Amino acid sequence: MSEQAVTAQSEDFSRWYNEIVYRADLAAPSPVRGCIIIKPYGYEVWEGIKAGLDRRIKETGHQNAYFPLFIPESYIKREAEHVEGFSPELAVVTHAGGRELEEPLVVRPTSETVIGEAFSDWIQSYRDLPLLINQWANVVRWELRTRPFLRTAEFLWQEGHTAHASHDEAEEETLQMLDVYADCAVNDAAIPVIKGEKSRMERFAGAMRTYTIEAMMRDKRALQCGTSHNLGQNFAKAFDIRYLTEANTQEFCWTTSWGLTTRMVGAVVMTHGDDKGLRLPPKLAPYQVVIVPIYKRDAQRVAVMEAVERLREALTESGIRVHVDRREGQSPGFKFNDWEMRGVPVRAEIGPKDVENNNVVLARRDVLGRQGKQFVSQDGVVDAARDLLADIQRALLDDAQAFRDAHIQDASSYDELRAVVEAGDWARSWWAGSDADEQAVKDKTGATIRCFPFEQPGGRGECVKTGKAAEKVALFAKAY
RNA sequence: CGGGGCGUGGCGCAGCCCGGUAGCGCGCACGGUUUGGGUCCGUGAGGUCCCCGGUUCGAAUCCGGGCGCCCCGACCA
Repeated sequence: MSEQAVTAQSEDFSRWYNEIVYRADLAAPSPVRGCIIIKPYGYEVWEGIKAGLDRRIKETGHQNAYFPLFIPESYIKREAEHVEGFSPELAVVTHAGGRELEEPLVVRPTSETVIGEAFSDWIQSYRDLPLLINQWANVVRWELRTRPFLRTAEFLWQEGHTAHASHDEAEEETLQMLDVYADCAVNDAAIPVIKGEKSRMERFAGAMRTYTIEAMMRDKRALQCGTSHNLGQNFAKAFDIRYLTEANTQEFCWTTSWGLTTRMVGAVVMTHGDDKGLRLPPKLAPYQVVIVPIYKRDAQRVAVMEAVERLREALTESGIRVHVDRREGQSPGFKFNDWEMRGVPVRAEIGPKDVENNNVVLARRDVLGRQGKQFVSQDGVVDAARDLLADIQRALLDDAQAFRDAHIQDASSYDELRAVVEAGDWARSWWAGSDADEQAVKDKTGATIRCFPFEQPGGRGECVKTGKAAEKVALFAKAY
């Protein structure tokens, strides 16, 4: 008997998270500080997210392209706020080919600058607009404090960059892509998110407006899962992205950018995971069903494996991702725990008794123990599995949403806000404060404005900090 | 960059105070046993004890210096 249980979430969430990431085989430590090796199982989760998002990006009229990893240092400096925002975390190449470079090359932290430069060439006339480009890439930001998936020195993402003829068109695009992100989060990752606008302080470096989808993790901390920026004409002016109007006048374009990262994998872990390990939403699970064969003697083995193989084929043919656990050395009990750790939504058990009765046991990951098990006729397995998967997908979302809603509270005074945040919950409060006020709240409580949610109560209220008349409520929370 | 902690087989650790040339658990390999909720037994492989220097007949252990990592904050997707 070995000691194999993970640290409980309630005991030390951060330790729980780290253990799950490594033990569920999502990632491995890397030789470089702050980076991780994304292992096949973790990468497949990312590929699932990526596939769903890429499809939606294309459906909304964007095309994929690829821009260079290296950016001339001077580019970064062209947009004032952008430099200021990113300088501290840049990785810079000063030598190449055995010689010092004339101009250092920045390893991209994001690509507004290179892409902006390209756009200025590509766009001549209003007929070239809108220009809708996306790229899948890796970027590097030398963060001081890193965590697997949530914040790594190098991460994978998608960054969309678009140029438009008017502010309103750009704004529409920005909001459309936020909807796309929310759709991915909710319908693929089963993560309920709150759409909203970032405060000035939390805005992207160089953006006019930043929109976000915010999710609540199992420790009640907030995680920004994706952002969409209306860049106004800031980058167009810095990179001279202009177009000729129908009336033959020169105008600056209105640009947007939006990104979603491998952080989403961390969000899946922290939104759905429990003390037994991962709980993967069926739509993103590399294996949706794992079959664990059970047998004692060779004679049983043959019969059981025959049934297993039949089942595997039937499930695969119906489009379900199946894995058969053929490992010889491990007991069924060990395998049950192992696959629970790895979050496979449905486990199918087939033993001699099932072969005899033409049965199979289906166990759902989101309902542990006997309650989550059911006997199904082998002939009905495909339908049963399909129903179960759909149900689990829904249940995970409902579960996460109920959890989140139970931990957001209205706070109508500063004292209340502090109490709510101190209890770990999110506070919803009227806000009309300045940057300094926002900073003060952060210093005092550790909470930041996650966003001004699109869903507003309406009317006006009294700012929780300044007492001034406020038109919007903000969500305050401790964040990753 | 401030505050804590730690560097010993793949992983987690003990040994260090009181120097004598390395041990435990897990994992791994092989054999057997077991298999419907983390089987058990046996055999075996695997180590520059972070690095450099010093003290000593002898250093994982003592002394000096370096390096690295982790955790907690500030910066951030």
